[in-house]
Amino acid sequence: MEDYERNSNSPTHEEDSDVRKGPWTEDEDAILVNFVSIHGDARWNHIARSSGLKRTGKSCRLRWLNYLRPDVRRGNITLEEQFMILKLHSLWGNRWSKIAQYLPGRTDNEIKNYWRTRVQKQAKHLRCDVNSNLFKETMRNVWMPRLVERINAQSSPATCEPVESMITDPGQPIKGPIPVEPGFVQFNQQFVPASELSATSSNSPAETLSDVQGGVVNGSGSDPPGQTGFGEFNDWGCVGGDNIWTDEESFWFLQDQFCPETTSYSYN
DNA sequence: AAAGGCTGCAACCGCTCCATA
DNA sequence: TTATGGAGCGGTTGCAGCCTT
Repeated sequence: MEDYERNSNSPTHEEDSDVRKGPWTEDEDAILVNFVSIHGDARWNHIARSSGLKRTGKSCRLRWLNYLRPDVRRGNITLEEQFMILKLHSLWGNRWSKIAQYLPGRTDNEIKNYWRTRVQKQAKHLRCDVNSNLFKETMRNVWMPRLVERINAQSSPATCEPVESMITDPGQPIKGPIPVEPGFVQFNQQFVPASELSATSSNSPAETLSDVQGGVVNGSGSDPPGQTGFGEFNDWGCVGGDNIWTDEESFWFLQDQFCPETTSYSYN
């Protein structure tokens, strides 16, 4: 793709081109923040021209929305936010901006990055496509219940409500019912397309799924090889907002659940 | 300690949608 | 109705910092 300007802080390079690219400097940030505070965050091409920044309007807008905006929330993705991302993505797919509306302070870019770096990594470990039915079912029936369990486990009664009641008006803190779009129905506390639900009624997949879900949620499933007390996790990736499970945990557990014939244990 | 690999994030690009003239 | 410009979106990539060997 494009090559960022070398030594982008260098005045010489700034003079080489009318448009600056690459990382923003503190001075540029200050100019943009100051200009937007006075003139508002609209007409980005005008802002880009009038502010004296040698940036495109698009670049200014992106910098403002993803970084400089006062209500932007930085830091690790919480368990609740992970849950919401999985849930809303199951409803809407890669509609990052729409998903972001239900995660106050989070940007579409941040959510997109989270999905690509964390969730897609899990799919890669499973050697399946992130859009495959297998992966979607894994999310719905394994990871999300697991997240709910962990959210409820970490919550004190005084400070937390049941995760099922989370969310949401766009721009508001997580609260209220999950929005349900036409064509979706609630199934096992998850919203799934009605067509998908009916499709699962044949060939007894529900039995498999309930086995998986019951195994995780109810703690009656088998531990990964070499692991005892699979339901107990260290804090790696817990509140810090990394993976739902560690890579190894998810890989071996799901491999065992869905592809037992291909599992060859070397877990140690 | 050094080198190479990996990961996460910031930022860009191309495309589409929408409003306006 | 069409042309144009701005805004927004999703996909992609470069790079800094961390990790592993």
